[in-house]
Amino acid sequence: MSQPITLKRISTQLNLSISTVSRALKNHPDISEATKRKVKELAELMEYEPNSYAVNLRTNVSKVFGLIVPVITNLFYESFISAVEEDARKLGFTLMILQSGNDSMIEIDCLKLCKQNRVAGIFLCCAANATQPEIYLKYIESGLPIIFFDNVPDLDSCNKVCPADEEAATIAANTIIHNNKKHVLAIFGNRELSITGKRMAAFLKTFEENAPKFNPVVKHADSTLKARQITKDYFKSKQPDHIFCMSDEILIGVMKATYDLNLKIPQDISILAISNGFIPGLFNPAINYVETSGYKLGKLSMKRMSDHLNGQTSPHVIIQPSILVEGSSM
Amino acid sequence: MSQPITLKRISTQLNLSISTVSRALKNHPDISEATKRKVKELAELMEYEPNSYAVNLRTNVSKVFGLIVPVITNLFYESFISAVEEDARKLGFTLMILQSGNDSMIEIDCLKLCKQNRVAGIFLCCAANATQPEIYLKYIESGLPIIFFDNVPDLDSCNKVCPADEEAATIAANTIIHNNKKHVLAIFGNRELSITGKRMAAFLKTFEENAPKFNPVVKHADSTLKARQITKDYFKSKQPDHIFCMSDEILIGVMKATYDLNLKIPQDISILAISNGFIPGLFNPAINYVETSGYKLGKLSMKRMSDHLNGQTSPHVIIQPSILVEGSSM
DNA sequence: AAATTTTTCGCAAACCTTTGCGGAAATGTT
DNA sequence: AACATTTCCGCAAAGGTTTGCGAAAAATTT
Repeated sequence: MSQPITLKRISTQLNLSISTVSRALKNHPDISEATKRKVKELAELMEYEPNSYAVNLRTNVSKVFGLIVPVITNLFYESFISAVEEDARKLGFTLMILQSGNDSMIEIDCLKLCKQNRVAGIFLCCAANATQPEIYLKYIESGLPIIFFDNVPDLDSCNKVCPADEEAATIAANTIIHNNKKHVLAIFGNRELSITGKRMAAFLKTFEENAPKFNPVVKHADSTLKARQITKDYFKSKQPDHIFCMSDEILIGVMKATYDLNLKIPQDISILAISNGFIPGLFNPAINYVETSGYKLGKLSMKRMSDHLNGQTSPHVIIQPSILVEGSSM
Repeated sequence: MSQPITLKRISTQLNLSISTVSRALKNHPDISEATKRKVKELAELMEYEPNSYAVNLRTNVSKVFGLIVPVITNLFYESFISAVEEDARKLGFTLMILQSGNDSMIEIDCLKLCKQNRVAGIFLCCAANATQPEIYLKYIESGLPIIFFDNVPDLDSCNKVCPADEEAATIAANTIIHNNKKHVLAIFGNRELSITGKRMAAFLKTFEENAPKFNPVVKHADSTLKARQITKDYFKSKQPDHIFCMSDEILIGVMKATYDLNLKIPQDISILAISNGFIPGLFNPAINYVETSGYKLGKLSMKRMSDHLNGQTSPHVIIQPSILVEGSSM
């Protein structure tokens, strides 16, 4: 294990001062072209890599973003992360990824870890049982930018990047209405999630306004298993003609229930979901869905972050529009 | 944006020296209980967080692991990452996640980023078109431990944690043989991947040894789309009674082909895959698969990493055994 | 040739923490 | 009371980098 390559090693080897070497490597105008060349050549040869800890300590600017999601094993978050990572690396940034497990206590630990590591900014999708959102303010006020995404806190004056939850739910509801599905079982996720609230409100409002007599039946499921069970139970006494699924998780549970119940899609039951897009395509027939793309959301979030870092610090709320993707399930 | 909380701020406030405060916070025996209490109380109150950059610079030990995968949007890697993150956080470590996009050039960039950030160790799943594995040796020799996982380089004397690729393929082959499937279409992944080679060799060897007359037909697909097309093309002239899928990616393509061809499973065609476990359960009937768990592999890899960091530096090759999970597709 | 400007580089402090060593104060021993 | 021991704490250096400032050397102008 050889000695680490530092500016000092290069400088002594060339009979220069450390500061000259440092400046030469950054193309500082004070340094002559000749020495710049010499320094850069040797640095290249010795495979010099600046010690980021020293750099950060000195300059107090970090090249790391924190990214906190409830869980990583989720197609939506995955694609979000994927998008952010792509762009971050292009900017010379690197990602510190943490999962809160949907536990606000762990989420706080994650935030601490981010602060401790002096990250340049945080991408945060809040845990479901999020506590007082005031905690976030402390970080923001201390100068640590947070871009909230997907499940965002109920705070004004902060940066949020969200799928168009209301729009998606409205599109879904209108699609169902236009298809004249009168007996709808609508399964939403965890009630504590801000997304659930937003989507449900818009969904029901659309029905009230455009089809007041349809009266969709609302259920909540916070897991695939739960969604499967709810669906099966519901069919014991009722015969809905449509099931709406708020998420991939729920869609999967519902699909398994249709297997159990031996239902033909769309003859026996039609189905519509809100999804990132991967899962609906796995089924036969492919499921119709309103797209909320994690990838696009990631790109938008990263854009917002870099804008913020470039001085546009006033809070923005960005909405990623939704589109309807046709399968053959309706 | 207030002043950052440093040891100095605490020390001046308490009329102590910086070193005393530092030691008090770490329970150094030289410090009296009384002052320890005072210091800790104030530190708590002021929400002191040690500057990890300064700590690292001074101690030269990092609390960050690098983790490089081809892509993050892959159920196997996801669950791997999830497992590693869980355990890493428990050890006070944090994860720097990078994706190489299966491009060895980007992979080198990622490695550089890791080195630059002075990570404590790297978890690396090599890109498909991996170049000379000697590059890795340079890092290892410089004292940066690398735990290779899943797609590992052809190097002796390095730490590898792999699914039991041969075993999984052997189990798969034997299962197919025992079910007396004589006309097998076996679709494998990218030929350049070490996994592909290993799985294919073991698969074919098992057939040769246990059923020399079966002669499975081997195809390669490096995408879902390709697998779908290959399957459909094959059915134009042949009528296999079984399809073996080396990966989730391929399984999905094959399933879509069965939709296109309107094949009943298992009556018209039986199917067996090697998988992480999530995807096979989405279909109806559920697909039989040989499990190679990313989650378990992650746990093993993390274990290996911490053992290594604790001094067990001799190279290990760890194999994660495979098990057969029954669905209803055979 | 002297004076001025420009080019090129080095000194030293700063970022925050850790830690070996030494010293003062308190306590214990003859 | 003189000494030895223990307890408690501070000094200062080190880790690698950046950067303001000053100074020597070179180039240019008088």
